[in-house]
Amino acid sequence: MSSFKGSYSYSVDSKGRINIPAKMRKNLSPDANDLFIITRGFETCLFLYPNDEWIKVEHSLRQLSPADPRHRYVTRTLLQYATESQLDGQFRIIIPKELLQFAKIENEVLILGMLERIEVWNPKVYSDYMTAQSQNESYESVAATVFKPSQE
Amino acid sequence: MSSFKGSYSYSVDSKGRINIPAKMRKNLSPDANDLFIITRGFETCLFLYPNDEWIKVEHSLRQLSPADPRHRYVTRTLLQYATESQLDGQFRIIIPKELLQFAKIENEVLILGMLERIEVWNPKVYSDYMTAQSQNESYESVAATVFKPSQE
DNA sequence: CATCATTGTGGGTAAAAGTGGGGAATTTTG
DNA sequence: CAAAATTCCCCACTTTTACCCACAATGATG
Repeated sequence: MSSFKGSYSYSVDSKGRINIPAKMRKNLSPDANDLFIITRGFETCLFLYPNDEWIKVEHSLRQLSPADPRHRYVTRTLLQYATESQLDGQFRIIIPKELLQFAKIENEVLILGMLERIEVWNPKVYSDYMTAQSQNESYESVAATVFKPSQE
Repeated sequence: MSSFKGSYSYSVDSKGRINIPAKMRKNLSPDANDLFIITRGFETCLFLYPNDEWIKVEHSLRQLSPADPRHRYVTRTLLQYATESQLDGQFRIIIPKELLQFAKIENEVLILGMLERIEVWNPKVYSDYMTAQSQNESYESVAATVFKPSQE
């Protein structure tokens, strides 16, 4: 099980390649086979799953019935953005143009560790997001309601 | 087990041939023997099953009762339009005119990975479908039902 | 502090992928 | 049985991708 953490500023080169930070590489399971699945995330960022973690997402999609119209919509919505990408010899992945455009990414990215997944943001978009969130409600007060005692 | 994903824009040539995206080819089981079964899908698209996955569809059809009129109707509809097609040397399949007409496909197609099957759409039909569906349920609310905390 | 390994970044090139079309082989049709 | 049409199997061209190599900057080591 992965446990990505931290934030890193990295560059995107002209071929759409992004380096995976060395500290995150050390968190990769051998089961991932250096294969990532990149997809659209929440807000305006990209989710990056190592293959072994993506399989869990896929498992919940496989529970859906192909005969149910709403289930078909869910599967299509989720899978249409998903792309596989293999680490190259320099531990970089290629992110397709469409996904870069969606996340408004140009030359610089912010890479965030989020336990089972990695998030990739346009740094400006991320700081705007953080500013907006903290103006609604302080980090402390959100945390107070999020971390509730378990119900058992 | 296949796990097709992603969406790809490809062209249909004058002979009705469509290329199978390289990333999807890599997901093909050797058991498929480069043989596909194409049939009518739901929502005006075509379903494309590699042979090994089609066998599972057939298996579930065999579970249906020949004595039930509604079962017979479903089985006939699915099988009536099913066609086999072998990959050519350039990894393309030929789609019969009748199926292209059914899906309103002309020069361009959208190819969607849907885990065990591949869907082929007229791009316009797909974007209309997505627009209509997303009025009811946005990407984020769909994604929220799939990206759930792990059950431990 | 000098040396060496690792990391992040850039770019060139051979291979693969996507697309189009010719012509032989096969089937269909009058 | 010959003509027409269709299918299949190649070949060819352009674009994209994968796989190298290179190098400066950083960090680790004795």
